[in-house]
Amino acid sequence: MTQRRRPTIHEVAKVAGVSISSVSRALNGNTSNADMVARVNAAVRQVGYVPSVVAQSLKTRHTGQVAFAMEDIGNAAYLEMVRRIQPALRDQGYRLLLHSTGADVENELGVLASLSQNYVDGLILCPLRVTDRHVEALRQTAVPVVVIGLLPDDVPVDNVRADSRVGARLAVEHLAEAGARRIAFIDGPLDTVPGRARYDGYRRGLASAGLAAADDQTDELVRFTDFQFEAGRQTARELLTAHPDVDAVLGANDLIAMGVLHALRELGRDVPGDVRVVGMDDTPLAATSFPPLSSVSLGSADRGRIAAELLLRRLDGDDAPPERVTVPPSLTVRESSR
Amino acid sequence: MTQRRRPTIHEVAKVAGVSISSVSRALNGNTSNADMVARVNAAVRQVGYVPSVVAQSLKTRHTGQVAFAMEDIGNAAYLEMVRRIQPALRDQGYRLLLHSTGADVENELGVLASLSQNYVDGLILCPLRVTDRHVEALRQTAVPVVVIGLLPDDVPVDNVRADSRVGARLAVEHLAEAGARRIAFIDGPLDTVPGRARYDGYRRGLASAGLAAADDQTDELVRFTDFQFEAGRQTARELLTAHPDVDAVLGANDLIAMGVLHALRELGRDVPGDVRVVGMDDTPLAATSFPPLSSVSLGSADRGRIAAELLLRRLDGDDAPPERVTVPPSLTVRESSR
DNA sequence: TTGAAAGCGTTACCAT
DNA sequence: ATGGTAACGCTTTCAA
Repeated sequence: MTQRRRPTIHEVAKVAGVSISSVSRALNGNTSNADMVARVNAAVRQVGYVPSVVAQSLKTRHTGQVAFAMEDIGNAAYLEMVRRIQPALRDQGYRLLLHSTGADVENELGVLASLSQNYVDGLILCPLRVTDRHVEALRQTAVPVVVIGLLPDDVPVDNVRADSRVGARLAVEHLAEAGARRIAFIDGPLDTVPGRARYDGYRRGLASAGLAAADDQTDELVRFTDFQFEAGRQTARELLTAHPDVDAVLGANDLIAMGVLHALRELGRDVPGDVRVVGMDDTPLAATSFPPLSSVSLGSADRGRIAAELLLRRLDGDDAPPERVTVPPSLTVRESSR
Repeated sequence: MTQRRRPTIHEVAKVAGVSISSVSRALNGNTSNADMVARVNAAVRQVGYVPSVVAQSLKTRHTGQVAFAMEDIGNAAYLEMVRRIQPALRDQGYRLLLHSTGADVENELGVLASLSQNYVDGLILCPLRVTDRHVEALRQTAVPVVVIGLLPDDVPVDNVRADSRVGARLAVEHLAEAGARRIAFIDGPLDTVPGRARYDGYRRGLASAGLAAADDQTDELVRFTDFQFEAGRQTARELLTAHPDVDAVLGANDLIAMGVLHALRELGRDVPGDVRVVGMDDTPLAATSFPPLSSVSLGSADRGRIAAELLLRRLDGDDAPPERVTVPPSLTVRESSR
């Protein structure tokens, strides 16, 4: 297997009997007459020439690459994003680099710092949380960055966000309209951004439905646990045993809500007859569960698409002020809350 | 926002009062005395120098990048792979490029061809199917390739494969041992690679369990449909109505099996009391379904990990003959078949 | 329209 | 051990 070196523009030039500048021009569609283009193309085919993107990058100062960095691509929301981001970028000729930071803030900051190595033209970042060091790094990145997630107002970076507060509120109002009066909430950790936002949304929903005073802080029907299936199940079992009068449960994500469904089944309670259930994120789990799970979509696909569009605009040279786009949540009602 | 140019090795050299060659050597850990290293590092910090990976790539002829190409990252199996591939590569200093080919063979061949642009040092490819053009392209790629999936024996490329035939057989034997006698199979399209292999495995399983003659081709309990939830549900409903004596169903993937579970519930049949159900792929759906779904894992995570290891070995310069690794399937028994 | 030549930012060879 | 210099493969002035 003799590894022959790839032909360069010089080989093409020699075969075509022209200069390398002419080859470059002909290939890049710059001024050259039809005859020249034909000769160059013939030579290109003959020697099997393919331009080196590395050399092009060095010269042109852009790489044709964009990075997407998030905690873990296994997360359904990030997966939805990447499914939209990749085609959008590919259509514009960009390749996509994937960085899973693995819940490691240092890793995340490392990605930001590595940007000055100039291996990408831009970055879409989903930060775990935004520290001062993030802000500092974001202020002086070598390339355009779009952040998906919450971001302090004074950070001059394009920003796409969900509204999980409104999302949770939507779910509560829906449950109340359906007739629920004792609506429980199983949240993720309160010291996470989504945990906090969803908790606030839940409380607003209760207040707007007239089910709790706005200043009621008892939270007897609220539990905090991990955003996981087993955690949801255990917590739901405890909650439902302690409060048999609960007639609806909102899970802070679909995994928790799936746990709630299992707990209810184990306790012999009918869904939605005895207890209605709603989840959040609207993952594939929701449609195939039994009964199919109502869920609040936070628009991950849209957020991904919009982030890609914003970044492409920057890469196109747009230097308008940073944009802030909030994607509204939407509730898909399925049998679990009907 | 004045975009100042990044400092180059020349700035560092000037500040340190040494030559650029010395800077390069000091930074790359080549012969230089401690004093020199210290001066260079000081200068690097002072000017905020970060080497250009593009220039390095041009010079060293490798990019530090690897591509992973598959149909759609939304597919649970590919997702598992990428979750293993990415950290493995990152630990060795490689970045990961993602190519979703979107069920488009041309696109897939395009990726193979684009390899000669030399933007990556290697590729992990999950082909939809392997055509003659694939084989030809694979024979003369510019960089090492590892193929995950079936590959003709004479293609000199590292290859990692699942064994879904044995996987299906495993499931059938398990169901037979559990007492099932009328085991139905809802497969995907027979003209797909997995559809065919799983069908063969199903038949072998029946034969080895003594439930069918090896040459029995009646297939009255077999149906072919899409690898999707709704398809599985519809098909199962029809099948179970036509054959009420069916006491077990194997779904060719978890989505189909989820459809089967729903159909059984709609028909008022108990799982696993009346009918046992097993799926394939062992996706997250299986663990959270009700009842939890037994499923055959085809080792996607392992295949991803092994593919990454094989590729890294090649990138390390190993030129041993191509390897062929088959990852054995394994059955996770949950309540749906107990 | 074409060709010559100067970089892009590195690494590595060759003297010193 | 260090410095000068020639590549790496391309794009883009600048003259002709």
